[in-house]
Amino acid sequence: MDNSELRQRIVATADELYNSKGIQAVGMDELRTAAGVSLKRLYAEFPSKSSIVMAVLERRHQSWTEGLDATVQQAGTPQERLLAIFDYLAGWFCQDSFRGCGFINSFAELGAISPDVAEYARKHKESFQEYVGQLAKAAGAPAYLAPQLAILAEGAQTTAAIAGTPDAAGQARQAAEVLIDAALVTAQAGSAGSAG
Amino acid sequence: MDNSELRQRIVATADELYNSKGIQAVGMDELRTAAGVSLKRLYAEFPSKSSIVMAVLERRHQSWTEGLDATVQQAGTPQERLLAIFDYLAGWFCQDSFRGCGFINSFAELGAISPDVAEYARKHKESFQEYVGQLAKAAGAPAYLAPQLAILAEGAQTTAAIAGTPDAAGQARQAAEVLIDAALVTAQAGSAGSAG
DNA sequence: CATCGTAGAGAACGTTCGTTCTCAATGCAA
DNA sequence: TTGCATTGAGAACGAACGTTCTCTACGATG
Repeated sequence: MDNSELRQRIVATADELYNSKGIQAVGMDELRTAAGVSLKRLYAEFPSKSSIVMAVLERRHQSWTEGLDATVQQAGTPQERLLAIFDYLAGWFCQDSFRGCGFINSFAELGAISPDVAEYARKHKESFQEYVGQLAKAAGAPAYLAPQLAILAEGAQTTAAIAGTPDAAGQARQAAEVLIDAALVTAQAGSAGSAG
Repeated sequence: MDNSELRQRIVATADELYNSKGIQAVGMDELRTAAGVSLKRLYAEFPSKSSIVMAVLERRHQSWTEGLDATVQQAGTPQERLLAIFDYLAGWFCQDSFRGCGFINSFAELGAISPDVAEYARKHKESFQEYVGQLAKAAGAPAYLAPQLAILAEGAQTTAAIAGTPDAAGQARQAAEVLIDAALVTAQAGSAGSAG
């Protein structure tokens, strides 16, 4: 087996296990068994558990970014693209494996004792905020809209996870519609006012 | 020392430690030392660590509920009361000890392996949603407003925790203003339409 | 066939955890 | 003082963790 393929299998298995049970609740032995790898090869690929955790976070970031962008790209207008964020969340929340945002969870679990995990979670959320900022800019919205929508998305994730229902995605989407409309009306009124 | 006073000191110390380092990262010995209690008395008061965790969650729920309500009561109009939620968050986020919502964190850390923790986190969030629902009803807002504001509050908490800045409270407050105004306008238009 | 390097299975190591037990010290009643 | 119950300090226990080591089996090469 190729080393790269082996690494991928380990990280994918770790991702699943960490997501469903929490990082600290999954030992190296359980991961070894689930991935079907000997401890020797596991430690040949990764020097420590924390390096596996970081690899899982990278995988999550890539998976989230690609999945979100794929959904957004399918939307037509800039406004619909902003709302597509919440359609992506809705699909995610309905998956059986959904147990909250992996970055929020890992930050809650390890952020206080692992600066690497805390920093990666921060960067992931920052990159999401920037992404929303680009979509909002393309829609001609003022700068304050993006953080508002990002907060809605974060809140929908934790609400859906803890409540155990996917309702929050739709509720956040409706709130986003109101916020987007209000922001665009303000922007148009502003430009119209300066033009007239 | 009174037993009840001893219990309070243990739970208060555990709350601090669990908040700053995470629950699983704090052992019984560290808690024992910090609280200045012998292991014997500690286990005389609480049968297990998980019972201490549940006591901490109860304490957090009470503290949060009382603090929020105190801030809300200071506001004048029903609309201002709804916005006071975010003023309470703003004050909380600025505290040095703030490290995110304790229920989100405990859910992320233990929810998957402890049904009690998951259930308590769910009930806490549910009670918050009901509280917001009462405030929204008093303001004459339609029923869909409360979940929207609750999602904003949740998102502000995680965003502030991970980003490490209190900005999210103000951003969520401004979004809440827009949502409240829109909801009240709709409600008034609806009642005006039916009346005229 | 003999030999050597490699890989898998899992035993073993040191540490840490939650929990229990030991033991000496203390306070109090008679 | 004597005896007894209670307490505090921390040693001790079994389990589980992350990590390393041992040993056996196997396959390639001379």
